[in-house]
Amino acid sequence: MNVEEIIKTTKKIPLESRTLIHLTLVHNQVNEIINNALKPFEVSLQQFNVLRILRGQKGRPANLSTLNERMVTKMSNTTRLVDKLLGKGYVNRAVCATNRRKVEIIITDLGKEALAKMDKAVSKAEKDAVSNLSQNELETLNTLLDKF
Amino acid sequence: MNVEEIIKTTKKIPLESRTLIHLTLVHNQVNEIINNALKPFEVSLQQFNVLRILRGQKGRPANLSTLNERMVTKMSNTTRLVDKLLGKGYVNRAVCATNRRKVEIIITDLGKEALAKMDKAVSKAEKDAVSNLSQNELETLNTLLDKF
DNA sequence: TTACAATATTTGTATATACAAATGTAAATT
DNA sequence: AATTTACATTTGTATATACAAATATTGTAA
Repeated sequence: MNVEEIIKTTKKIPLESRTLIHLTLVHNQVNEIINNALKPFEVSLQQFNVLRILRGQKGRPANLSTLNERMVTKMSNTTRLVDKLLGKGYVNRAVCATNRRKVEIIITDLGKEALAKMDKAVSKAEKDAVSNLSQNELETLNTLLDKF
Repeated sequence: MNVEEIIKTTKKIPLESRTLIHLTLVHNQVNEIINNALKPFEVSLQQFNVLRILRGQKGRPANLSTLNERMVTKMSNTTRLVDKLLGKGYVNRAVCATNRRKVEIIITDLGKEALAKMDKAVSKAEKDAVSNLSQNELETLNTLLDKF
């Protein structure tokens, strides 16, 4: 990826700015790859992540604030995200018996089946997205990202 | 930044996935910093970038496709983004005399003044965002991001 | 027990973005 | 010149997101 070529500039960009632009460009590229992988399943990346979190609960329900806490990109509106999954029959929603303020969300069998298919597509896409980096380079990248 | 802590998981995440999650988390964090810096000026990051591109034109007008080409995050709708800047008096828009399909956009003096202020705030925010990385580390990070 | 604060979620509203279709203009082909 | 194709932008529509306010429930303290 050539930053200057992509944004069509010949000017010298300060290292700090260039790094941040670079980060955005890579993020956009990765996102496009993952989104394309999810497109056939008609779920957004956020919805996919929520399904994965719910599966990780192994039967135990999750409430909205737990979901939000565990999401990679925190959202202000988990309610409406769950609405979408509900509409697809991928999750069930029920008021918590012991604390009626809470809402308990669990993944359905249909959701699990769909998720299994998505998983394959996404993990392939993830490998594609980083295919030009060696294990060592990935390790180094993680170490550098840790510093943020 | 600790990935596992942020998304509250104790599971071992595959290196490829972890890198991509990491990238998203860092991107989100950086974006928040820059957006906060721009908040007092009531422009989005996209609007700020368009203003910078226009200033870089040094008087020459830019049309919408040129703008879109040079933006860090390409948008499907540059028209409405420019509408916003027009509403703030930061740009002028006119139909191109030689090719009436094209629209010529230039930054106004008011736009330049506002941009000068934003620039200071943003470059401070950019330095903040990468303050934990040395010049050397930034170089290495750029090299690794180039591989995507 | 009433009043107040804290928690969890939902709803309203404004803005942003993605994608497709529509519009207007220019260039190329017959 | 008329028709087709390509180009540049705009508009419509659906969905996504950010943020604040509203609602409902629970816990706590006077």
